[in-house]
Order: sequence, then structure tokens, then C-alpha cells
Amino acid sequence: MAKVLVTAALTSANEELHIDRFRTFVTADIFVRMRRALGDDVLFVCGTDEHGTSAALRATSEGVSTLEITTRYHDLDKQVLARVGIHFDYFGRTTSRVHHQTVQWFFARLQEKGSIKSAQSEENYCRKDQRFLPDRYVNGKCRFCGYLRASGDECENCGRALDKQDLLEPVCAICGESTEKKPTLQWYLQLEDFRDRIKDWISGNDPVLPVYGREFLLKQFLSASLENFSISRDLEWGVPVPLAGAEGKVFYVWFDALIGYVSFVKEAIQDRSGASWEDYWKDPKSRIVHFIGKGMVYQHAIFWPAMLLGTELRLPNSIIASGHLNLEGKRMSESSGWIILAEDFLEQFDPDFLRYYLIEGAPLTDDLDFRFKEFQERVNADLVDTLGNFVHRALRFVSDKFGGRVPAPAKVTPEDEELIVRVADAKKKVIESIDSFEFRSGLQAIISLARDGNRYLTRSAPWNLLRTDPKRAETVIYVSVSLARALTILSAPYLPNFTKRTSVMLGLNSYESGYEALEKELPPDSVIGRPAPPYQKVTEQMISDMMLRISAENSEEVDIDYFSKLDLRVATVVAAENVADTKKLLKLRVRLGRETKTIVSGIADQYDPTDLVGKKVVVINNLKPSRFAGVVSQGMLLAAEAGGVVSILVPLKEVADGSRVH
RNA sequence: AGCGGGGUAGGGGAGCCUGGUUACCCCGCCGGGCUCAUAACCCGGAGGUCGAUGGUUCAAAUCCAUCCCCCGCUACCA
Repeated sequence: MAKVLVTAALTSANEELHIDRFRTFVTADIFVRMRRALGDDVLFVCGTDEHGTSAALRATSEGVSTLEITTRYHDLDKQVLARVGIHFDYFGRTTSRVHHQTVQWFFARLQEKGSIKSAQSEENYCRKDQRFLPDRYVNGKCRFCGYLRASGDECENCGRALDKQDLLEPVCAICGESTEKKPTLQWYLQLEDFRDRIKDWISGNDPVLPVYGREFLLKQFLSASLENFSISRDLEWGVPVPLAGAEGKVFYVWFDALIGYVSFVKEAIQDRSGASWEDYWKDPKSRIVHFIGKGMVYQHAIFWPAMLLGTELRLPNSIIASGHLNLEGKRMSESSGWIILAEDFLEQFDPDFLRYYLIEGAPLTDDLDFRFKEFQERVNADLVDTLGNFVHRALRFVSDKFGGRVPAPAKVTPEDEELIVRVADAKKKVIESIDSFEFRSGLQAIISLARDGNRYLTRSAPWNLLRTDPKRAETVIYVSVSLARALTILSAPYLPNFTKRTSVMLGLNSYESGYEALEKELPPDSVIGRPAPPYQKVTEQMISDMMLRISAENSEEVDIDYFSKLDLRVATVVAAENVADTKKLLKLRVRLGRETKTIVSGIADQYDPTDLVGKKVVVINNLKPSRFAGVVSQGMLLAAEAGGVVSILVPLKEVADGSRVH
């Protein structure tokens, strides 16, 4: 039996899971379920990456130990994932003893082979806290956009990854004092030594990056020499560098986190007799598949293979990178609260709905824009009305007209045969689609098969046949229930909840055991369970509840002084026009008592300029002027926004322009 | 700037690698049918100069060139 190792990118143990991570989890899970249904011996692992500097910083500010923080998120992630039906064989943590040992083994091994070099480097240092300030431990001004609170590794404002020299006026993230430079010893992995082999691996016939990243890496990185990869940090939180004189130094979090794929395998199988982690990481006959987000291909396809080659472990077969998830056209971002927490989402909606939308919404490599309206439409139309409804109407017919016993078929017509052929086609599509990591067409084939079922039922009209030709009615219903059963089995990788529910109704018990049941005919006279609609519709109410939660998470407590700094005023719109060459911008002239101001507002897609003239509105009067498409805006119009609808705030009673709002 | 991805009916996608009958699918819209089913289902219809221009060819959404527009990435960033 083929051994397959499937991994999903580790989660970072300093924040709650957002639904954007689920594109990776869901694709990995679908792949795992399908390969298992085909009989493969699959090991599915994931875990928490606990050595990030964000977690350590957070611990400092909350006054607790870092391990306390990461344990909290590890437990939470594990629980949320289980609830969504993503069951890893093992969900590890990078703070485990086995992992620490494995990381140190990698380092020792690489050093032995001469792939690691040490060198002095000048790093940011805080004299007051007596510590070095790597990555997020230092803040400063972003060289590119001028944002004053950028971190050492990333500017939140412009989204750029920053290097040490990109951060101007650096200050300590803990005490705020300015930093100084101090020399320190660091270790580097000599990536260049592995470049040719990595290049061959990536450009080989058996595509390692079948969906995304191949051209990008070959052109952008592997065509020129690779810089050394700095793998150590002067920090106390992390896996210690196991050398004399390296006290106070740990491995860089990416060096450590990737190795989790090996240590988690060790931990996963430690109780299995006769099994060894080497069966996965040394045996060339095994298969290794990594599922990750698009933003991590570099680490997985450059750092990681270098580390594996250097330690003489085998390289993965496939790295599957999925695109990002945006929310209503805007990039999700923690700092602004523009995110959907997985826990909230899954409390409100069936996990199958998320799985469906994440796969169906866009090709895997494209960024997917999560739009609630579209989510609702797609889920209701395809899952509830087409798939769920078909199975339900077939089973209800059996239950209402045949006393819950599936009738035996009489003569089979060409039309019936046609449907049976479609089942075989759909099965082929599902397997091919998942095996080629493309996922969508298999799911579409299932929905399309349900559509065929609905068409078949409507055309055959067994409710009429019951009177005119009862034998034929029995055959039609037998065929329909067979199709419902086929849909149940085929949906298993994609829609586990659906399969679970309809299996019970159909009296199937081995739905997860594979596709062989598809080859067997449904035994006539089978007794079915009580039919019920497998899914409930997504309602407007559910959507607005969800939207409300997003905005609630967005808020931070402030005091009244903070609020009173805002100068909110009532104003009358005296003129309005579209800003040339823009889609959403409207240029408004508003009168606040004596003065008249220009305000640019992004509402042109919702409001016609002529409808606004003469209306009383509320504006922020003391907002720093800002330029949009060449027009200077001297304030901001207040409006409520939910589910893509923008509603401008207006005063209920007549008040004078310039009246204060508080 | 460089690199990667993309521009196909109102919206979202497939087709492009391996050119070839009326460019396919889903949603939406319009009209009709059915009443077994969660106002669900089924049938029919309208709607496209396949980003632009030029070229190769008997034939181009599909190959080549140039240009325009969008999105992303640019290394220690999940």
C-alpha cells in the first residue's frame, strides 16, 4: 500500500484561526479523504508554530509566559479544526521535546556536511533591556511609505517585507528607547550550494509545483545566486543553538517551523510498532505532499529542499499553494479587524458551506474574494436547492409512497442507463480533479450530477406514473435512490457533513471506506431512514449576524477624551460630482456654517451625485487632509456599511449647518 | 522597474499548452411548464467584435509581436 504523507502549513500560535487559512486546510483534507477512499495509507499532520516573535512579544505585554500563550492557541486551533471536520492524524507543536531534538539534529547534520557557516553581524540592540532586537522586537519608520510603527520584518501599512536597513529610526518594541548596533555571531545556511539541485527538482518532469510558483521561483530566484539564509537569532524564545558559546541564541523561526513536518511524523507514529519516520522521509517510494498558502512558496521550495538535501532526506513530491482570501474586495487584515474568525463563521454556517465556497469560488491559484452575497447565492443554489433537494425529494418519495422501502426496478430504459453512465463519468472527474490538485471540476461534476437527477425526476414524473404505470414508477424511484447514494459516496471528500447525513438516511455505513460501493448495485427492498433536508438555507439574517460580528471584533475601547478629539459636524451638500477616471470617488462640496469644504468620498458606486445635493450629512471636520486621485479631501463623510451596502448618516431633525455632533 | 498571474455575455468561471462545425457551464434576467421536494425542480429565450492593434494560417479566444488595463510577488514576510 502506498504510503503518503500530507501536511498542511502550521498555524501560528499567537492568534485565532481566520477562515483564510482554511483554503489550505480544506484542500489538504479533500486530498486526504480522496486518497484514503482509494486505499492509500495516508498520514496527515499539522501543528502549531510556536516560536514566532509575535507570541513572545505578546506574552511580555500580557505578563504571562510565552508557553502559556502558545498553549492557549494550540488547544484552540485543535478544537476548532476538529469541529470543522479536519481531522489530522497528529496535530503537533514546535515546543515539543522531539521537535527541539529534531531541529538540533538538522543543524548538527548540516554543519557536519559543511553547509553552515558562521559570521559576525551588526544587529539592533537595546541597552536598557540588555537584549538584541530581531524581527518584531524593533519598530521604526518604514523606508518605503514612512509609516512610523513598522516592525523590523514587516510594514503593516504598506505590506512590504522589511530588511534591517529598511527600518529607519529603530526603537525597541518593549521600552521604546532608541537602539544601537552591536556585533554578534550568527549562522547561515549556504543556499547557493543547493541551487542547481533545487532548480532541477523544480523544473523536472514530475511537477513539484503543479499549480503555482514554478515560473516565479525559477525566474525570480533560481536564475541568480542565492543569498545565505540566516538561521539564528539572539533571543531566548525558540530552539536553542546547541553549541558551546551560543548561549542566548536560538534558531530562526522558519528554520525551526519547517522541520515540524519531520518531527510531527516522528511523534505521530511513535506508538506504531514497526513504523519509522524514515519510511516517509527517506524511502523514495513514499509520497510527500505539502499544502501551503501562496505566500510561503519561497520557504517551502527553496529553504526547505536545501535543508533536506543537506541532511540527505528526500524531497517532497508536491507543494500545493493556494491563493489568498480577501473579504468583500478588501484584503483581510488583523490590525483593522477586517477578518472572519473561523470559530465565529463555523458557529453560524455549516462547515460544508465553507468548504464548498472555498473550492467553488475561484480556481485554487487565484485569490478568492469572499463576498457574503455570493456565498449565500452559491450555497443556496447548488448545495441546498440542487444537491440537497434532489436527495431529499427522492428519499421522501420512497418514504411517502413506498413506506420507506426502496422498490425493485423493472425494465431499465436507455434513459436510466444514461444516468448510470453519468455516475461513472462523475467519479472519474472527481478523482482526476483532486489528483491534479485542481479540485473545482470534481465538485462541479457532483453538482451537475445532482442536476441530472432533478431533470430525470421531473421528466419521468413518477407521481403521475404511480397511477398510469406503477412498475415504471418503481424503476424511476429505484434509479433515483441509486443516484442519491452515488452522490453521497462521491461527495465524501468535499462535503463530509452531507455524506454523513445522507448516509444515515440511506442506511449506508461504510461511506468513508471507498468507491467500491459505487460499483455495487443498490439492493432492492432496502429500508431507508427518515428523510430530512440535508442542508438548511443561508438566510439574510445569518449574513447580517455575521457581519455584525466582524465589526464587533474590530473595536477597541476608547475613553471619552479620545472621542471628543473628533470634530463631527452637520453639513449640507451643496455640490457633488464624480471624480474623473475613478469608479468609486465622488467629490462633494459641503457647507458647515460659514465655510465650505471639499470632501472626497468613495460612494459613487452607491449614490448618484445629483441625489446628494441639498442633503444634510455628518462629516468629520478635523481630519487631516488627504489626496485622492489628485483631489484634496478636507474631511470625511460618515456612512454605515454592511454587506456591501453603504448608508449615509443624516440628522433626523432639522439643524443648522456646522452643528456639533457628539 | 523586474518577475509571476490575469483581461471570454450583467456577475463568476471553463476552453488557450495539443489551432477547425452554431464559443461552453453556473448565477442573474425574460417567458413557459410541473406540483414529488426546503417558493424548491424542469423547459425555452434574450445577451458575447473572446482587452487593443498588427501578423502567421485554408482556418485563431486558441500560435507570434507590440500596446493598454487589473492583481500579486520582489528573500529571512504565516
